[in-house]
Amino acid sequence: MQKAALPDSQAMIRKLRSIVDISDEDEAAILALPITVRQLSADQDIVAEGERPGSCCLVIEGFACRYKILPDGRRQIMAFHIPGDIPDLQSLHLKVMDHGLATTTPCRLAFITHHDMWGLCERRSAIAAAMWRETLIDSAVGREWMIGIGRRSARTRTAHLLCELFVRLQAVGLTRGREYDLPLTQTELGDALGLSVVAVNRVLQDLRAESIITLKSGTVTLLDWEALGAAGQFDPSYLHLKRPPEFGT
Amino acid sequence: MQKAALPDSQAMIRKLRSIVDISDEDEAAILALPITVRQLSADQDIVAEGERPGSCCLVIEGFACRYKILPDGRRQIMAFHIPGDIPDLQSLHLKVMDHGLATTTPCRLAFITHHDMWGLCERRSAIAAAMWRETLIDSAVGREWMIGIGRRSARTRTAHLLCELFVRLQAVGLTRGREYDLPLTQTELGDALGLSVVAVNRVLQDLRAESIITLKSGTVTLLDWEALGAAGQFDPSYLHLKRPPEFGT
DNA sequence: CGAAACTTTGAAAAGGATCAAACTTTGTGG
DNA sequence: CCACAAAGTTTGATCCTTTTCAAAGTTTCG
Repeated sequence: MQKAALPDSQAMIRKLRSIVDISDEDEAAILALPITVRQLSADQDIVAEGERPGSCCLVIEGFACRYKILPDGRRQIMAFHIPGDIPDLQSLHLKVMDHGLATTTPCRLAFITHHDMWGLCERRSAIAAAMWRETLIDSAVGREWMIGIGRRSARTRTAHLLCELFVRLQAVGLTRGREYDLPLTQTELGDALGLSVVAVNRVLQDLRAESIITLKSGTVTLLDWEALGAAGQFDPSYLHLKRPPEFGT
Repeated sequence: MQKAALPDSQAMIRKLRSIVDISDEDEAAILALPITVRQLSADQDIVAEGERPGSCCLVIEGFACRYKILPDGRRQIMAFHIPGDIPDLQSLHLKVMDHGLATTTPCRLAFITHHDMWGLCERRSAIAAAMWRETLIDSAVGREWMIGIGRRSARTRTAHLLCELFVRLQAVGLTRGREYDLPLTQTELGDALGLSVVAVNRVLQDLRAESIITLKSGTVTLLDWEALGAAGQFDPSYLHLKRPPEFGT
């Protein structure tokens, strides 16, 4: 157990600031939380379905995902989590995990015990509200994915996801201009989009051929934001950000 | 504005009790809430996408749904809400609705202002926790739908939904043995399942032909719970009920 | 009783899934 | 730093579940 190194809890603060106003006292209370930092390699379970975790985990660095395995072995990824997210905040209220949480890339994670989390929420109701709000935004993102999977074409869904990740990463300062790291294989994208690898691959080919994006060795560049947004029917309001996303020229 | 008639707020209490323990003081606090009861006919918007509601609504009687309309006019239903549910509890934290809420059948709804809701949550932290928990279960249900839409066949999804509704309705006492009212058209089921009406119709035909269910004039009977659960790969744990569902013989 | 809303059926088309195999990139150990 | 194996991407061809379109039955309800 160690005290938060500044750059570590900083991630959570930056994230919370992107969705809600945080006072200095609240910030101090967060920084004072005892956390345990753990480094995991890629494709490790953070919490498995059926477990009863005793702490919540904050993603400091890396990508994680929420998933469920079907009886036939196929997988559905239900969310991607980026630095600043607390993917299992829900375990504070729902004791048994109804899905798994895993790293997608090597990750640095900060664990905060439920006990400390409860204490923080009681002492600082603004933080409790912010966290509740965070879980609600998480659902909103899930609903948007549901619409995509249920009603949008392979192309539209894929474009939508690329837009969403750009905006979310930008909100926590992880984009470079119109470019960002997308450390996901096409199989993982497919599992998230409800598509086969082949389908994902073909859509990406098309988007590249139309000079809408560039994607190689894990880096995406949005060459034509307008076109990508249109292709993905993307409207960021469901992300409930405090300030609208920006797209430099 | 009127005081809660007993049978009205009772719905919320029964629902909360099904997912969490409620003390007598908590119950009294809920019953003391000022509510406005409104009766809506079928297919009316309760709140539209883009609105900023000033109150939350509790479903007392009838079915409601959460939906979004796509640019091409198609609709995706993202949740069904039954008596006891508070479908827009999230508006307490997310000011602008990112989706619409509509009645599916005639509904009797109780509106509680955000102001009163906040007051209740502040005075009674157990209720605040129960409500947060309720929104989390709502997300869990959404995730399960996502899995269905993304990875399960038309047949499996449909069967899953029939199981889910049975269990949820049973938890609030709205089933009669292995039978319940399903006041939804096949088009609505399709919009929820991400299927065309035709596909829904064919699945229902099959389930009937195999004597797994009976469905006519809005009443479903689960003739063979085992078979339906298997067909739908149904495991109720994601509903996080306090007590497991029961299936009489 | 009749119109409107639903359900049902048939036939054809399409979007993706699946299968298989070649090609590239990445990361590791020698 | 190279060589290789493993992982990931790409391409082609075929199959299949669902969608779409169309039209005929049925209910429901005013």
